[in-house]
Amino acid sequence: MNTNIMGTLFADLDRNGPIPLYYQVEQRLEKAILDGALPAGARLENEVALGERLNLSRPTIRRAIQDLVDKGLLVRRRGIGTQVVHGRVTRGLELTSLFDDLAKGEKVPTTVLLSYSVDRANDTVADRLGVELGSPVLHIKRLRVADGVPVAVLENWLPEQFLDITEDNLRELGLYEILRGRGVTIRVAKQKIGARTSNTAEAGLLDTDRGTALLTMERAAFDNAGVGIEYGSHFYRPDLYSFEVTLVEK
Amino acid sequence: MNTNIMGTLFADLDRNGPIPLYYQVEQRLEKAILDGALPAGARLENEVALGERLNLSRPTIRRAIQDLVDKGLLVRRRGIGTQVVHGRVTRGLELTSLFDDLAKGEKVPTTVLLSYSVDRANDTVADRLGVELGSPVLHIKRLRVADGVPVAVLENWLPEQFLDITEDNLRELGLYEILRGRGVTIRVAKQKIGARTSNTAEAGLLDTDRGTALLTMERAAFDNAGVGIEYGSHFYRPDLYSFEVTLVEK
DNA sequence: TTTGTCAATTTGTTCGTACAATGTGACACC
DNA sequence: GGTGTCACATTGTACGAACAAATTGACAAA
Repeated sequence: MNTNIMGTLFADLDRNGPIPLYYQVEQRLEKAILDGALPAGARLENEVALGERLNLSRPTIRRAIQDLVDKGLLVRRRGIGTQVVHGRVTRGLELTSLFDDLAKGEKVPTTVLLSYSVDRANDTVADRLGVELGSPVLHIKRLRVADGVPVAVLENWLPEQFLDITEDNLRELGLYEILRGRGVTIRVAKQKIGARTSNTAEAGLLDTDRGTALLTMERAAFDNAGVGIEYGSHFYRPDLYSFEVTLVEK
Repeated sequence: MNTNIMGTLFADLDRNGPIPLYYQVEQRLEKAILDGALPAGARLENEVALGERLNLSRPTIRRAIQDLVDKGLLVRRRGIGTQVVHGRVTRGLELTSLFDDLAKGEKVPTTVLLSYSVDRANDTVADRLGVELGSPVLHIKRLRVADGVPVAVLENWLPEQFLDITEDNLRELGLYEILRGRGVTIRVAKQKIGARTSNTAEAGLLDTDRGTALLTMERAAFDNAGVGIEYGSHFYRPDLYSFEVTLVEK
């Protein structure tokens, strides 16, 4: 049944390169699921057999499968086996920014820089970023436009080490893209999603009427070492944007 | 430094009981972090030493630590060690319901059952739950009240196997509590969070004015086998409720 | 002073193995 | 026919071991 698929799927594993074996298996499996080669409900071979076929140990196979279970792509049951989840596979809310999201959706994102300054951290910013009260922080406010329509207003604060990000940078690239380009990897982010009613200024920016609903998001992001990277307070036009999350019970 | 804390922390591991050792370690660590016994930035002992002290193998220790890393409570770096994340530890959006959230927050949640009927699945419901179009589904609509104030309106559809859930059940308990009581475990849930403006009927239910902002959430939940358990379309008073999510990059 | 190298520390990856727990299905028994 | 039991398949937990890769700090060399 799946034997053919599986056989060709793992023809060439790079056993000497720097990419972990479990990760190579994981990515091939994920691709097969997303492409539909492994349709919803398909049963995978059992772990030991799979290991023998690929010449990998069971722990390695398990690691690959476990990661996909954590992502919500696979489901396993003791005594039964491992299956591809039923239900449409939508990629959940990941550590990306609105800029990335829009680019993926084949819209053309542009940015208007509304303000750019170096401020001193107030209570909220100092608390969220974990920096000293009054320390210098980069404070920016941007209007995000997709296909000519204003979608969101993004206000962000970044700690001292990012003061050299220029206005031109911000006009060209998304914030997260700039950070990635500097080798910064964000590891943990805490978001709070809510809603409120817009005032006149906010409605003006988004080209809507005062008093309409806004979708709001606050986020604090941290790197590997737990150091605060970015704090943002954003609001979105709810008819043009929403958040999708996939939750997996461990 | 931490030696004392760690020493007392793992005094009594149940090595014969049904609870996995890695899970016992994990829970004790999590509690220590949440209680503040292990403050933000604290360094844990290295994995081997910890293993020797607790008389556990390194894989077991690693599993416990890894789970907490996945939850966003710990951060590790090769060559450095493992630390408790900086920044306030807020429990993220988990697979719980509004009822649970309110109960945890020491509010008194009550429910008004607005409607209760067995319908035939329409396009949306059939698609989200993965059932046949026109098959019988339980359709309920509830008003959730906390401390006497209306917080949310919850509309849900459940597949055929749950038609025997009674109106009395729903008045007493949260939906997820009922499901747990029946041995149903939800494994994967897909949520979409947005906002919109309320109409007169909706505003009336939530005791606000027409035209104010609503926070909305749509959710489809699946069990271990990937079978659809529940589809819900909810809206919340945004001044009383918001969603918190902790994202962890893998 | 700066740079390069090396050792020590710590987590990351991978192997191998054993037994436990759970769900399925077949078979014997009443 | 119904029912309980047993073997089988499969994932879950736990152990032990070895080497790889990244970070830090000390020390030597330019």
